[in-house]
Amino acid sequence: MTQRKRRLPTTEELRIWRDFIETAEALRSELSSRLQSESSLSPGDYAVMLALSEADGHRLRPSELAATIGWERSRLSHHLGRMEQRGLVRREECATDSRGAEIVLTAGGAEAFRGASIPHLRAVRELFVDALSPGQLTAAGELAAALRGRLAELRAR
Amino acid sequence: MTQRKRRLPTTEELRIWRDFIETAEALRSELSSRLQSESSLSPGDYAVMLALSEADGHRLRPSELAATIGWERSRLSHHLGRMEQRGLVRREECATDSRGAEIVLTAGGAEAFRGASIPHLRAVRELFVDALSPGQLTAAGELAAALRGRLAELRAR
DNA sequence: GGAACATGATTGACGTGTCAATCATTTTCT
DNA sequence: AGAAAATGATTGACACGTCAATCATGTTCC
Repeated sequence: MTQRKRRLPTTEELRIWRDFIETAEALRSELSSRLQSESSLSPGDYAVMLALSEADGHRLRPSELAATIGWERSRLSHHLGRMEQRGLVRREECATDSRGAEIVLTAGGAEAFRGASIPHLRAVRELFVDALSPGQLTAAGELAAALRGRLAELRAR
Repeated sequence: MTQRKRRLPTTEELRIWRDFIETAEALRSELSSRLQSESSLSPGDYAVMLALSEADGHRLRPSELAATIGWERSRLSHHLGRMEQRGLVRREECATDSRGAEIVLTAGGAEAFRGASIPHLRAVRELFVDALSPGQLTAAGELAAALRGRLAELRAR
């Protein structure tokens, strides 16, 4: 086996790669645009509000929130600023650590989230789940696991 | 069969969906950051330059270019502005249609693209192709086709 | 106690993506 | 020819994401 890791992808492998990544992107974009037009929320808003709505008292520290949804803190901070402007969340001071803040889902935010949720889940079913056979769905999960595993391996080094 | 299309995804289906879309996103992000650090090019730059480098005379009309890489014209126009600033491409007037322009890959652009290409392809192999079994690779292609087909169906309506 | 360091979070700068509006040049149609 | 519509492309405004820098508060350790 000569330098397995140094070979370049074949034309066919490259085609699959491009199909895969472009399709994922198209899917993300379609979901995003539906969410936007149906509820004026972005996928980012949705992720933040999902985490908050599942949290105790509809509130979380920014760091916990960032960890939950897998975002960098900086990204979250910018996003929260925009969401706060729109009245979806509120920043409050943290009682136990005065460096920190607490992010609270407002009543309006909770309502917006409730309104967005069902249509969004329906869209996921329509565009993803129902587009695949049961076997393909399983395969999708395994694919994600394999790719994720690979990424984790490399980061570990 | 009662209202098949109106049911919401199950917890398991939702988990797969999230794994899938988040993994694709993580992959995109990792590839992007490697490309950036190795060659100071973004995936967008790369897509544009790949199309140009395969075109006759290393030049294309913006609309053709946009169609080739599947971008909206507005997005392309903004991106070309930034690339032009960096000397990667040049805008020239079009001989046959004075509304139009022609985008030309500069010598510097071509060189940057050549330098980025091999490492990028290696990264695709390492992070995608080599992470999957041959069967999974095939499955990835079929998955993409199924999802793409679904998107096309819906747009056609 | 107080210097050094760690942690929680925000900020600014800048590249990127979308949408709607705009502008100039064809093309079409009568 | 000339008004109307189509086409090629750009622009401005604004949301989003990343990176490096910053700031304030906590923690550690002598």
